[in-house]
Amino acid sequence: MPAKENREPKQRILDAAILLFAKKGYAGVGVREIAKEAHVNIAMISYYYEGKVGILKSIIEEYFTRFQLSISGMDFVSQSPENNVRELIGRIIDFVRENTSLAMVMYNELPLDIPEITELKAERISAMIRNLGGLIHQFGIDPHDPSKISMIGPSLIGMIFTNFRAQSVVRKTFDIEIDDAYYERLKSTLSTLFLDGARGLVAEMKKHKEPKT
Amino acid sequence: MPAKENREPKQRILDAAILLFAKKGYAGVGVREIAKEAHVNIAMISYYYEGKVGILKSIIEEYFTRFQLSISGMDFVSQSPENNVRELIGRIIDFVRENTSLAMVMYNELPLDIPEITELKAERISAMIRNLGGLIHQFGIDPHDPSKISMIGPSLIGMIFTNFRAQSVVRKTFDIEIDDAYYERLKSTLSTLFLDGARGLVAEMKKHKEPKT
Amino acid sequence: MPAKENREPKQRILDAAILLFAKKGYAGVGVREIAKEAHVNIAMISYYYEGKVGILKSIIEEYFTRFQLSISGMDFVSQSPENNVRELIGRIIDFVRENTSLAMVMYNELPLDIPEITELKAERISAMIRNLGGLIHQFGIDPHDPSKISMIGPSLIGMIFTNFRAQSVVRKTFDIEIDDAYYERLKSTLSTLFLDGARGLVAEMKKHKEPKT
Amino acid sequence: MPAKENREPKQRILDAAILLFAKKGYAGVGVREIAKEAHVNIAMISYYYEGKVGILKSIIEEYFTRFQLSISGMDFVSQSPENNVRELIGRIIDFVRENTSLAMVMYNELPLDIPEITELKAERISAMIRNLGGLIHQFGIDPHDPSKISMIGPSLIGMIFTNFRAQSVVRKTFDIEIDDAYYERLKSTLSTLFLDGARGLVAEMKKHKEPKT
DNA sequence: CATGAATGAGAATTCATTCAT
DNA sequence: AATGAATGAATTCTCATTCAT
Repeated sequence: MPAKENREPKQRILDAAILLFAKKGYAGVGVREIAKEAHVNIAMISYYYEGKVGILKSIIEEYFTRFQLSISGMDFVSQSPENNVRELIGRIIDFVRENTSLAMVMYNELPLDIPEITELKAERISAMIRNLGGLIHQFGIDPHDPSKISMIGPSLIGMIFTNFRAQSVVRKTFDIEIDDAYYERLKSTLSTLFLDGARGLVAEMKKHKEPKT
Repeated sequence: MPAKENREPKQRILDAAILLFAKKGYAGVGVREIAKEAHVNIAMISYYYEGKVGILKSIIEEYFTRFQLSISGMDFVSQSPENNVRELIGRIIDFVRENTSLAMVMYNELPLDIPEITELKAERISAMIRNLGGLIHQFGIDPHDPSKISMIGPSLIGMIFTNFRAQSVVRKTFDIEIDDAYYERLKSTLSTLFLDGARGLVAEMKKHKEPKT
Repeated sequence: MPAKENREPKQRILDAAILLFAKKGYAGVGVREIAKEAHVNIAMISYYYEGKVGILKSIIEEYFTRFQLSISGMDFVSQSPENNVRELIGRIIDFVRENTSLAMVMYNELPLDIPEITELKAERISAMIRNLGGLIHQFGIDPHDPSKISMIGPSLIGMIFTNFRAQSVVRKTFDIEIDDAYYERLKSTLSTLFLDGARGLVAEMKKHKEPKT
Repeated sequence: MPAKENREPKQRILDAAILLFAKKGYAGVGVREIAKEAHVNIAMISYYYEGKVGILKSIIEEYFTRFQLSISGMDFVSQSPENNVRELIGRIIDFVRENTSLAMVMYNELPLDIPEITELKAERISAMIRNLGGLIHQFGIDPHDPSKISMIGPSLIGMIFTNFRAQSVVRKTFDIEIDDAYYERLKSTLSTLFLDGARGLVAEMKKHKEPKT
């Protein structure tokens, strides 16, 4: 990573905003603070992003662009469903690890009602659901029964993000170091948790469907 | 529930604040908006809560009080670990269902840096972790190995809350109705997901510890 | 006139705004300047008028209200057309004299494109034209031939207002004192100018219609 | 007229400014808006005109230059006073018609207090009054009695300009088309209105001076 | 000539809070 | 207990201008 000062002002603004939004939330940060952190004149924010919401819009777009990139190129065909899920979870964790603030901003602001970005949010999320849809039901869950899928998706996302979210508390409470090894354990743990959990659900569903045998 | 107008002004303020904070986040809501929604004079907010953060403090305390109440009286001894976990998840889901906005405010604002409440948050959370600690390691996970426990807790919380958080998207995308039956399915699904997942983790841990047999 | 300080803050804001708008135009005056001149905190402007345009709206309404009041009660029936016109011009001049700044703001800002007040302007003006319509064509000008009426109205208004507008130049250039006597001369002069001019027009129109006699 | 794009940037700036100032007033228009309308880089405005007021100064000078040009070459000697007045009014109307925006800017901004141009305004106006002075008192009004002259000048100006100013209202209210014929009628109407009015004033003055005969 | 970036001052508005009543 | 007025600080954004290229 190059030193902050050496990067382009426009990028510095975005970086500073991501950091601050992640810490205090979009509404909790003022443009002055962003400008100061980015070592940039306040007016530059309107100049480059046409106002504070413009930054948020760029952040949202940046997030989804980077995320799609990070899970692109996965080969779902030649691999077993289990390997596919492990690979997917691993990639998401890698992605969030490398873009923690960005991901936290997204995860934190998504459910909030910020009028100017409601549409943009809706667009991007439904695009994402479509994208991941095929992937998930390949795992053996009936795609025509939304009752389970609609819960499994959020659960997986929640498992992953909340582990990042809780990092500061975890570090203090359990005296754990957040290093490479930690993330490998996280990948393995969440994968097993999710896979075995999902298997249990599939088994349950089968039992319900063929109770006589 | 009595009509809004009939309740005490102090409570009306809290209710309005919970609703608005859940929708727009703490920093995204002004006291004027709260006062308007609560049909109360602005000055009353300082009068009753000594300012905007005072409301947030009350909300946090309200949350933990109610939550402790809702999981109190659980009997962890006479029941099987599986039943305990199912009961716990059921109670949490019931609690969040009945206090959705309150719970969302907590879940959303907890990781954010709002100086005046940092301490309060820390206190309450560690108290909670202590409280749930016994419950979780009773399930068969070595309490002296924080590497798994530190991930399982957040995962469970994340699974549950993210399902509530994603409700509006779920409703639209999957055309599902959020009714009593939905919540029963949610309880059952998340319980199985978590239990079978956790069992998989325990099995994995045992395998690692006694690889020769 | 009571001392500025003794009046209500809301009225002081309006008075200050009228004065300043008359001098520098609506867009040329900032709310800070108004607040300072009115010896009032800046925030009071939004508090009382919901922003700068709110003041302008109030000014417009104030203008038309006062104007209608000042020409109400005129008796067009029992008097000769000439007397009616002299009376009307006299009243307008009296009105503008007593509300010079207010009238200048109106006259200056009316043709300008200030989006928020376009509608309001249109409403008030057409109401006014309807009001004066009957009065003017009573003077002997065919109300079904708009070609003259449409020019006579603006001409009269222009004559009167431009004399007020040019006062500072007139005072300097001609070394004239603007006192009671001046205004009486103004009434008499403009009345004669307009009446004899209008008579000339009527005569012309008749000649055109009956060229053979 | 050549297409906007083909003219020199400096002239494009002036044209755009005249148009915008006429619509929203000097203070209501930003240099950015002017630059955009003129399809010119913002910095060019400072480059060519040394800032926003520079444009206004150029506009004022442009106005008086063009106006003087348009009434130059009038022969006041060989013609009757009536013809002179008709000719003058005709020329002013032609001039304002051909330079409507420019004339409106002048008429609107003249009475406003814009510090940087106060002097310039004063100079040009007194030059103009001197210029027209001879013309007007030739009509039979005693040049040594300022009481009437000081009112007749502004009245004539006001009559003419207010008719242009009110055009948009007139068009809507009276359903009149603003075409060549309209302007010919305007010339004739205003000339008669002013001439017969002025004659009435002269008659009045004579009566007052020689009441005994 | 022409440009896009950059600046600091100032714009209007809203903020949470306080106070006299 | 409750209100409406009032405040000063802070909000976001736009202003006219300048400068290096």
